[in-house]
Amino acid sequence: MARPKQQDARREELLRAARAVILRRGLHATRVRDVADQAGVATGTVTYYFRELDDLFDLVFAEAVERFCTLREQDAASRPDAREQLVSLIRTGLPTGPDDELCCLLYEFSPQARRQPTDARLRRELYGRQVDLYIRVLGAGAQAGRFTLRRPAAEIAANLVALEDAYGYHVIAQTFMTRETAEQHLFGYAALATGDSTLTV
Amino acid sequence: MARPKQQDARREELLRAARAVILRRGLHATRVRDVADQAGVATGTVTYYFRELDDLFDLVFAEAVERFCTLREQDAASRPDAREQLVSLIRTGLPTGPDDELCCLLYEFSPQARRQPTDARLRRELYGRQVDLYIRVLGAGAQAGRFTLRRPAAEIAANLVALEDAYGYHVIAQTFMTRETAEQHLFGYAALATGDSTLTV
Amino acid sequence: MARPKQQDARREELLRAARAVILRRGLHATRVRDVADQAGVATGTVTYYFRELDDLFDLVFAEAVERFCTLREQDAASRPDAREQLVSLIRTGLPTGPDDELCCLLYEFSPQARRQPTDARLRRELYGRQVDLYIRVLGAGAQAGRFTLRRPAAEIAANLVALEDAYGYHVIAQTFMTRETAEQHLFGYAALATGDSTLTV
Amino acid sequence: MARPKQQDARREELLRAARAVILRRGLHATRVRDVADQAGVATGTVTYYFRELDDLFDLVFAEAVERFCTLREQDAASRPDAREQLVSLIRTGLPTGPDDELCCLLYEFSPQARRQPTDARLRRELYGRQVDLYIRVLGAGAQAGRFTLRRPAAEIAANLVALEDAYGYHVIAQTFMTRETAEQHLFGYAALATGDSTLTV
DNA sequence: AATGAATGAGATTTCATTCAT
DNA sequence: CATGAATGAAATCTCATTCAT
Repeated sequence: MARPKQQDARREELLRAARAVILRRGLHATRVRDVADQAGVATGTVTYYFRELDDLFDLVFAEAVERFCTLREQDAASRPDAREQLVSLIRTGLPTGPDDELCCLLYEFSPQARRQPTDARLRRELYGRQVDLYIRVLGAGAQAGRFTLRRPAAEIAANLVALEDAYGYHVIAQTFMTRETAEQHLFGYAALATGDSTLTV
Repeated sequence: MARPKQQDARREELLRAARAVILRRGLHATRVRDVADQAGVATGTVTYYFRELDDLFDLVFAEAVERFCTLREQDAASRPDAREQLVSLIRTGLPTGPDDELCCLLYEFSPQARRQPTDARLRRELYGRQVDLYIRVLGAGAQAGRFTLRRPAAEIAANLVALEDAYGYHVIAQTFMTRETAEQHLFGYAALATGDSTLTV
Repeated sequence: MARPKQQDARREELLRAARAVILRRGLHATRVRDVADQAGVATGTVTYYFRELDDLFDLVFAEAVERFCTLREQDAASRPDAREQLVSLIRTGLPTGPDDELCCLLYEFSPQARRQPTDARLRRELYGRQVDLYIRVLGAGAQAGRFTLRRPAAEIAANLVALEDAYGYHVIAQTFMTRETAEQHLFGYAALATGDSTLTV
Repeated sequence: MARPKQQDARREELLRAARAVILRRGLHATRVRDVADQAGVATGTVTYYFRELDDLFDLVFAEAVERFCTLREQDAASRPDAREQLVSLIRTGLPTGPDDELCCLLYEFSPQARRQPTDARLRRELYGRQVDLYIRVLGAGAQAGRFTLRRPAAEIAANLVALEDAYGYHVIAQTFMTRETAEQHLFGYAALATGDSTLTV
């Protein structure tokens, strides 16, 4: 009983270290040595736990996906009605700013998907769970008479997630848009698609 | 006068080679040797023309941005009216499929933006020119009485570009969505936002 | 009394494991980890029992030498007369084929002799015991009037062992000669040197 | 024309260096770094010329085989008659002593044959050329009436090469036999098999 | 007695860069 | 201009060995 726990703790530690290095240096510039230094262990230790560094990266990504989705699910669940839930989803879907660690992490892994099957799978999961969330909330709002959906729920949900994705990237890369503008645009679309004009920032 | 031309030709050649390698192996896995092999020259030659490999990459990216924007601008310009121009923009904005070379290239550079200033600038240009295109078309359509904009043109334009971006990524990475579905969703939004219900695939 | 027995059993186990790995991977490619895996114990256990891996290897070699010599001595001893004993020696002196485990093992250690004193000593013993065997049988055959030695017994014995050695190597490495041909050549020499023309395969 | 020569010179240089290190440290203990140090170049240079160190080793072995065979062929060819040629072959077939570099080199590669196809091929060549030499000399001697072969020439030749091999190993490894004794035994066999009793040391 | 997590020395591998030609 | 041989820094990989349990 004792050993496995200790091992898991060490794995957690390396995962934390990898996360920190990825955020600081970028996924592609992250070396075994960096992770080892960050965790305060020998490079051999990292190799001992993760024969392939990519296995560790997969774990970091999986954990980030899980955390991001759970956060949103829980925050939405804590809201009283569909409108509030939709507002919650839009708000938690965008990075708080260029330094939002969880979102930065997720973006580090985006470009991997084209070449790494594990990443593609996780990305699909990430996307799927978010679309499902939106679909559920849109359905509930329509049911309750609060929303009048102008387009199929699945389309609206997919579009909202896509907007989050694209704007999230701009917020983090500081290429075009601040979180505020992004939020306004998302609310604009939500209002239009649900017929609920009270949906504003 | 002769020499510069020859030099430019050689630079073009290396640029083409780099493009091919980036598509095949990914931006981060592209080495001087790969580019040299692809171009059929010595490694020293690559270094000779591009002291920093990143300078070559920047050129590849800049060229891709220019080509992508020009293509869309020209295709849109060749259409008779605002509706057709909007259709053109949506169609040329999405990758034809997972093998769309130009789009793949653009996506290879996306994740760089957060850390490389040159890439951030290019990405801003890429985004700006596309949003402008949409704004112009939306404005023209509204002017002509064809579109009844339900939201500010700038917001609609930004949203359309964002949807293209996000869906384009999914089409290329084959993570969630085919080009067909992506197109449907974009047309769905365009119809909603412009009040032109004839906007369908 | 109980402990030492248990310890000896464990040492036997490791010896068996080492033998298997050496045959499979070759002496130089045999690592502590391989032996541990093969024996189903932890790497620490191997080190615990054999501070130096070479000590284990020496044991494997010594055991192989002992087994090989004893086998031949016993098989020869079980024959009724000198001629039959000589036939036995020639037959047990060659590998049965490329997969003869005991012979393969002995050949793994051959090249060590030049650099490792322990191996040189064992090799000397291996050679000495075999030459002695032949000398005894040749002497007995001459005494009994069966053999008419054309050369000194020591020379004939040394030559027979040398031929076994060299041909054994070719049989195992499959470089030149099958066991059958090798046997013919040995019998040819034996017939010539002892004057006993009935010595054939 | 200049470049290839220079490259070949460098390859020769590395070959020489490898040879020296193999003799000093043994084939299995020879590292890229050792060869580089011995040649006075960077480790990268060795890798540049020989991606796989085994390729270099193969060359060293091939060159040794060639040199050994040529030496014997030439020395034998320089003798006036079959008897002198046979004497030459026996003499050049044994190491001059434990420090005979060429023979030491050949023995370093012996154990490889079981696992490395290239080495097996070279070893076959080495053996084949020597047996051929002996067969030719034995045939000439028989033809000339000098030898009366008591056994088939092919068998005698094979046995002589086998004796050389086995005794050569003992001379080098200093496990049992000096060169003098080995030579006596070989002459003893030669005298017996050819009926030429003048064949002595 | 036995373990196996953890180490870190030492080996290889990779590759941008230099430089004589 | 262009080359490509040669470099060596930097990264990874391998693995015997240590040591707390």
